[in-house]
Amino acid sequence: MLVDTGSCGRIPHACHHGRSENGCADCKVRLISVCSVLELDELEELEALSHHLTLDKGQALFGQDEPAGFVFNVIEGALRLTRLLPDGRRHVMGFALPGDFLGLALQERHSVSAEALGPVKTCRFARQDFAAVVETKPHLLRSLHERAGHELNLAQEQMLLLGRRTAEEKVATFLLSLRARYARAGHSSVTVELPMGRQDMADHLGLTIETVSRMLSRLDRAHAILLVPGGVRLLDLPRLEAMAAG
Amino acid sequence: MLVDTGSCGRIPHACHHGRSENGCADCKVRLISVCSVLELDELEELEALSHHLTLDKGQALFGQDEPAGFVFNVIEGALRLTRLLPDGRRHVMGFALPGDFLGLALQERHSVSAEALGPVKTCRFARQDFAAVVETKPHLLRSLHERAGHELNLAQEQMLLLGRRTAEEKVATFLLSLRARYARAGHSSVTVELPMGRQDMADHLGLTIETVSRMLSRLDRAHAILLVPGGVRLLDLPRLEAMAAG
DNA sequence: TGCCGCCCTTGCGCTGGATCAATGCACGGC
DNA sequence: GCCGTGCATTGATCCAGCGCAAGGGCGGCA
Repeated sequence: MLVDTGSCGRIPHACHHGRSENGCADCKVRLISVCSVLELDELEELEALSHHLTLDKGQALFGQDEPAGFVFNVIEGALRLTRLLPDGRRHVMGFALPGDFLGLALQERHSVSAEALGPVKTCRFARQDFAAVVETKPHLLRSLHERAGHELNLAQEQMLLLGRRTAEEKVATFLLSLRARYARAGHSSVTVELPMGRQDMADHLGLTIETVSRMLSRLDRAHAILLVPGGVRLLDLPRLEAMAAG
Repeated sequence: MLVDTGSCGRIPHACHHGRSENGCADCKVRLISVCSVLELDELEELEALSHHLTLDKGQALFGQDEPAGFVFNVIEGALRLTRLLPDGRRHVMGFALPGDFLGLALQERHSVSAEALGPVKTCRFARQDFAAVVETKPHLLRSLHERAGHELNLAQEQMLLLGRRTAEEKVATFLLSLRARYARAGHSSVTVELPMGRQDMADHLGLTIETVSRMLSRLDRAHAILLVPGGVRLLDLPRLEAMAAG
């Protein structure tokens, strides 16, 4: 068994005996996570500080503005990263997928909350421990920094999208970028799984749930996509790309 | 004279003799720039690689997707950071003010273009040179990374703003955040200078120039602000903050 | 001093997406 | 099998912000 199942803590829980049989070396996401820049001996060092942690659908990994006691590698599943406005309006900053690192900036507090969209497996480190390791390994810091730069790029794309694109363009762009992310993680297919609900997409794209639904229906009717349970099949990539390009 | 004025290159230009008389040690923005984490001897090392560079209003410091040959500290003035959509729609990602570092992520290409909103003074480094120094100074990399984390936070705020706020909230939030930035740079006042035009604000907030103008007029009529040439006086901070809070 | 060009402001009608409301549909519990 | 609950779709109406067009103010320049 890969992870413990509840004998040693509250939910969400983590146990010292919760690691892969062969440890980080055969970790599913090693080659696409920050760990990819580490040598085997370094990996062992980090492994000694790590615990696996699983969440069920809907559980929160951490909350916005909460002290960041831990940082995480996502191993399996997807999470929703949200920010709240004082009055309750919500924005979904993005979705974390396997290989993503949560707590990239190593800041004292989490700037978003993270909730599981389905069953999730993560690899958890105490932030202090992780930061201490980073201090001794400049190449790990470089790797984090590169990822931060990448995140910044994505954030800029998203700002452009939110500020200057129409509802249809937003939805088309979202589907394509999700496909691209799955592809980078080795899951290449024209059928894109949508682990999040319509409301999450809406809150990610600055739209309402009704508009997202209408746009998906419209794309379906136009045979650009095919709506399937739990996801979408992208039928006419060139057309979608034309929409996304604007 | 602090900088050269055109005897040694095309515009924009940089000259080896363009440094402050006493070098980085008495640099106006030293304490608020990335350089604040450096010791005096390190500062000298960096200074040897630096050149001052000035721009006039409207000149571009670099363009989107251009190879990032250089990175910059902004010393004086303000720049507009923009991204273009293939069809010409524009989004202003933000504005760079004194103390800001351009090229934070040390990536191979600039993800935005940077244009001077008025006379600008910068401190320029060849990216390779700067990256080489960073390699030898982990605390400098840490400082860059912290700034990247801060940028990421700002980007998230902006996404929330673009996706979920009304025109009035956007404008109020923008004015307050600009004030806060000036304050952090030591320029605290209820009169906020607006070095950018209405179109730039509009493209930053995901609005049209007309809507920005209308909202400013409305706030003025409501005595929440007072429009003055080249800027705005914030008359009713509590009210503005209430609007910004949503 | 007067003209020109640039930006900003304002009015007005239009529209994309929001809002409100009803219905459909899958899944779990009993 | 039947109902309840939560999510998705669809339709009808509304309205915030857009697009267009007409002024207005101001600085530069001859």
